[in-house]
This record gives sequence, structure tokens and C-alpha cells, in this order.
Amino acid sequence: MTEQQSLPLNPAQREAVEHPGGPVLVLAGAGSGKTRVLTMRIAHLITTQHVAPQRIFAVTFTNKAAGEMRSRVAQLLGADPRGLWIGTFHSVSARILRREAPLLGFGPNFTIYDSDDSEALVKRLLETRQLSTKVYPPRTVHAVISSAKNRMLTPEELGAQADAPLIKVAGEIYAALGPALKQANAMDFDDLLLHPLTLFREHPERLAYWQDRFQHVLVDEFQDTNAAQYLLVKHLAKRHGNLCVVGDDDQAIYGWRGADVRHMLTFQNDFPGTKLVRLEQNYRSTQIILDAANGIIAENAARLGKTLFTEKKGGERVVLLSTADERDEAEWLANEFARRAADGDAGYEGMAILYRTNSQSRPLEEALRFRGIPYRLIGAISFYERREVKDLLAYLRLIANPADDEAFLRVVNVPRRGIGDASLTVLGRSAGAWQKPLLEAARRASAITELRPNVREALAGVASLLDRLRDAVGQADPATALETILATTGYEQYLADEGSEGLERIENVRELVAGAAAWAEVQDPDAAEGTGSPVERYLTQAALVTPADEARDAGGVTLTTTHMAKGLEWPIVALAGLEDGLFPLGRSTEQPGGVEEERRLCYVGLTRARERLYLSWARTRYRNGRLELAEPSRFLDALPSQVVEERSTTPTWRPQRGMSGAMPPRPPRPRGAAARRLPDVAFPEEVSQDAPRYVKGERVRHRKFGGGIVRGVSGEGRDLRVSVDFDDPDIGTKQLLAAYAGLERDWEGEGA
DNA sequence: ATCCTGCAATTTTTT
DNA sequence: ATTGCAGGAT
Repeated sequence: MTEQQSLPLNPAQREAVEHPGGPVLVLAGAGSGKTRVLTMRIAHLITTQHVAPQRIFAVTFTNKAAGEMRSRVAQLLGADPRGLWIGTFHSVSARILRREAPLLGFGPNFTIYDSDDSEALVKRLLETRQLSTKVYPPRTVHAVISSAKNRMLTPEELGAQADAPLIKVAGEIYAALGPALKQANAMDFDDLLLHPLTLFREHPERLAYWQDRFQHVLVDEFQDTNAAQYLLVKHLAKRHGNLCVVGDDDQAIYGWRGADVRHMLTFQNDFPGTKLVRLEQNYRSTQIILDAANGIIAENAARLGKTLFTEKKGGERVVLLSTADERDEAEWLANEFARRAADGDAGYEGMAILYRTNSQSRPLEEALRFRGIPYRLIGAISFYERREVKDLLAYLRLIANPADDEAFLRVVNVPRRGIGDASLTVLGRSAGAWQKPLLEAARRASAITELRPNVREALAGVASLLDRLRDAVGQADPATALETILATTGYEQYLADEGSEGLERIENVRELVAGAAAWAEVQDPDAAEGTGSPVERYLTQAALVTPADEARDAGGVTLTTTHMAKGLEWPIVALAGLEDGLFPLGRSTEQPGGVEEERRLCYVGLTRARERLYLSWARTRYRNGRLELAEPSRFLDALPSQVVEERSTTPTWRPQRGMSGAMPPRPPRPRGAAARRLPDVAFPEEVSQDAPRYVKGERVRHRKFGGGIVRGVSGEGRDLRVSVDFDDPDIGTKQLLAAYAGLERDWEGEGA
């Protein structure tokens, strides 16, 4: 990327950058310099076409990408593009909504609910309706509602197409969710995208304002936009048609989140006269890596079709590695990376290991740590998702927005104030009857005779505590506000009482305060445009950061999911865990189009590599605590044989049939679905050990319960239940889920 | 109300 | 293996 910065634009890139106006669709293959095109286009609009930065609206996939793009534009301009709107769909929408909230019946100080908040609210709504949270898990119900929102369905429409009780219940809850959120002056992630559309529908004059305000609209990663997002930019650009979208249908990997690649096809119909630009020259990878990636993606049928080429001819062959298990895989990769680093091929910061699911990071972390290799994990758990961080932010939220019931419930008894669930249910009923937020109800707790006197007092105390905090915080910056909260609530003492784990949490609290102080310094001065106290703006930002945004720049091997790796690149990349059932993931293969999306994800992974690529799979792997036999991913079959170099960590006792000699090269693997059924290599012992087949009368051993005899077997697969009569009479007979129980054959006990 | 214990469900990807 | 939750004791 950086070395390209100085290169002249190729003709296609230049066309996209200098296109004067009107709709443009840039079909940008992986590594074709689309980020560069976008930044240079923005700079070009500002310098050559004299478009004021504040009249440009640009959407990227992560905040981090937005920040990078902004600073690159600044570099090109020689000055910060003050007023430029650039961010994720969610963050730019939030920015619009902060100004327009009153027209939608919200305060400008609205809270953004994260998925935990939303799920908790769904749970409460289920409970007040006497619906079982066992039968209707709040998580699932919320997922159904969220997907309905992503498809822009109303509660009625969802209810109408309900074919299962769960969907029907979700429809009911969905209908109640909107009013509940409004009451709490809160919006969830989906609302951030939907409310602007409501605004434009109900207040055409506001739409006209924003259409006029933004003369140019640019969208990155267009293939991953959902219906609401596309509609938003369509609205904004409708009048002038100055809409530049950049995307790659082969990299559409968010279908499960409501994204629809077909937007790339309909775009030209929606905007007649669209200029189509194809960026087909790849500046990132070697020819060999591209050959491998092209081989894989070529198996997908529905494609717009691109032919990537590169001037980096040849290159080192792709290593296809087969290992005994996931630890073996991790150790081999760690060893190889250490060697590469020692050879000076790349620093650790130039290497990455990508995987399909976050749970795969463990063994990799261990192997790297064991060798003393520095790494950074771009993980599933964001800093902002830690309990102590959420507690403090909840205080901040409640100061900013007294109607934020989820924040209230989070902090009302933290630190302990003797307010339990039963009391909160009573409080909730009163609040409901009064149509008031919980905090307001707490203030009037003395009027709730149902509550015990000490609870009434405690609740009133919470209300006055927050009043005092609000006064003390005022317009202070977030770091000061957090300090005030800490000092007033005794939260640190509360953590300290938790012991060693609490001390760790105190560290995080310190980090939060420091981070908030740093935030205030870097604050984009234009963000003050619009509305809100510093605390409100800080909260907006905190609600919308993703783990990808947090990745520190401290050097080291990057470990992350393939999803998060989108848009990034490294000289050396390993894609681990390429096994059927894991990548492609078993679940996805059952859905229509699921395998195609997994294949695109795999393609994304491969195309992250500049120089060297490793593809590995483990013949056995622990999944959900159970050892499973694995076969190589079907995607690997599509690799052109001349670009790969097969390696294996096979033990010396490798069976003779089907495989030649001890080490590579391995003969080409059988192709096609039927051939794949054949076991690649037979490992007799492992097969008999690991396939959990239980037979009545057989002896088994449980880690905790000891030995016993199988009395019955029921269910299948994941639900396989085994009834075991344990030797210890105190334990007796138990029903165990075979998948989790970790039963072993009890050979010893046979004679006893 | 809170703490403690033991049981159950859990893992796909993320704004 | 880990985490959250239900139920009982204090």
C-alpha cells in the first residue's frame, strides 16, 4: 500500500479518481488499490474540483479504515480535511441522528444500545409478557428481530410470515421493542441505520437539507452493504447522482448480517448512466498467490467476473500443510514464522495467522508464547466489553441520558446497595405504570409502599447520587467525568474487595480513564459541529468501536479471524484450520449460498498475502472439548497443483497405501465429491477411539463420576445422550450428553 | 440480599 | 473447558 502511494495511477484508477461526477461503480479486485483510489478521489474532489471537505460523505467498513483514509487525504492535501465526513455507516448515521433526534421523538442525548443491552431489554420484555426465556432465548429472539430489521421488515410483516412460534413471539417483542427503546431514549445498532430513513420519509425537507449538504457520496466495501445502508446512500445521492461506490463481489462475506451483493448488480439500474470501472491489476500478491486464489474463487458460479493480473511474476509456492492436530499445526507455524523472521524475510509485524472462528486462537497463542514470539490478537472481546468498563460507561450513560434503563439496571446495585431482583421488579412495575424511566421511578421510591423501607431509601440514594454526579460532571471531558464517578461511588474499592481479579480490573479502569483522556486530545475539532457534550460524543464513539479498531500497532504476528482481516495485508500469511466442517463451517453449508459465501471468505483470506502463503489443516482437532477427525477443506481441491508445495508433519508410521514415502511430495488428492468421501489416510487407532459409539452394557469412565456401565443410548449426533449407571452408589444413574461429558472407554474396569 | 455450589448450555462470522 | 444460571444455605 505504502509503496504504491508514490506510483502513478494506472488508467483505470485514474478514470475512477478523476471521474467528474455522476454515478461510478468501481469493481475493484483484491489488492487493486481501491483504498488509494478512494483517498485520491477525495483529495482530487477537494483540490481540483474545489468541493469543500464538509460536503463530502464517505463510508468505510471500520473506524480504523476511516482514520487511515483521513490521514492519507491529509497527507495528499498537506492539511487536515476539516469537516470531511468519513466513518462507518453506523458512526456517520449516528452523527446525523444526533442532530435530527428531536424530529424522531428522541433527545439528542440518546444512548446507543449494544447487543448486550438489546438482549437484556428483549429479555425483560419477554418476562413482563410471561413468556419463557427458556423456550424463547432472548439472544435468538433478538437475532430474529435484528435480521428482520436488516431486511427492513415491520413487526407486522415479521409476524405475518411467522411459521414458527419463536418467530411469532419475536414479532410480538419486536412490536414492543420500538416504543421501549424510544421510552429509554435509546437506539440499537439496527436503528442507527433505520432511523435516518424514517426521518427522510417523514421530513422531506430534512432529506433535502442533507442531499444539498453532501455534494459527493463515496462508499467503500459496497458489496457488504445491506438494504438499509444502500437506501441511505441512494437517498443522499439521488439528487445529484454523485455517488462513487467501490466493491468486489468476490469479497462479499456479510450475507449473514443482511448484506446483499446484488446491490452491485442493481446499482447500474438504480443509477442509469453509471460509469463502470474495473480495477483488475493487483499490486499486492505474487502471481502464484493469485493463481491459488483465482483457482478457489473460480468455483463460484454467480460472479460479475474479473481477471486479476499482477506484474509480480512467479513467487514462492503456496505451502499446503497437513498436521496431526491443532497444536501440531500451531507449533509448525510458530516454528516456520520464527525461521522466516530469523532469515530476515519479514518482521513479525509482517506476518499473520488467520482462522475461521475465534476459538481457534488458543493453541496458536500458546505456541507463539512458548517460542517467545510477540503477537497481537485482534479478538472477539473488545476492551469496551469488559464488565468494569461497561459498569463505568453505564454511569456515564445514565448521566447523559437519565432515561437509559439498561444503564440504570446495570449500575443500580454496583457497588452493592442491597437492591435485589425482587425490588427491581417492583420498581419496574411502578415505572411502567407511571410511564417514567427507572431512574425517575427510583427518585420517587418513597411513594412505592410495596418496597421495604431500606430499599426505598437505597433507591432514592441512587437517584440523588446521579443528580450529584450530573451536576459535578457538567460539560467536563470524559476522563474527568470518569474520575468523578470513581471518587463518588467508591467503585475502585468495590473492585479491590474482589481480590486479585479485582486488581486486574482496576488496571482496566485506569486504562479506560487514560484512554478517555487520550481521546479528548485526538478529538477531531469538527466533530463538535452538531451537538452534544464531550461525554456524549465520547459515548457514541465508545459504543461503535470494534475490536479491529483497537488493534494496537505494537509489532508482532497478527492473529485474527478472516472476517476481520478484510482490507488488510501482510507479506506472510497463514490460513489455519482449513478443514471441512470448520472452513467451510458446518453450519453455513446447510444454508443456500452458504458454501459460496464461505468460499469468498476463503478467497479473502488468501488474497491478504503479499509474498508467502501457508494453508494448513489438522487431521484431528479438539472441537467443543471433543477430539474430531477432519478432512481437508473442499476448497483446497481447487488449488492448481503446480502452485502448491505439500508438506506434512506426518509421523513415521504413516500407512503405506495411498501415500508414497515419508515426506512430500504427496500425490494429488482425489478430486470431486465422490472421491473425497474416501478417507485420506487411515488412522486405525484414532478412528476406533474417537468416534463416540456407545453400546449398552459397555464400561465407561467419567472424569468426575468415575467408572460406570452404559444402560442406554438415545438421540443422535450433537444430542447423543448416554445413560450411565455409575459404580459409586451415591452417584447412581445419570443422563449425560455425550458431546460434552467427555466419557472414555474404561478398559481397566473390565474385570473389576 | 448475597454467597456458594453444582448443573447446563455453549462456539460462526460483527456493527 | 468455560461461563452463566438456578437453587439452597447463611
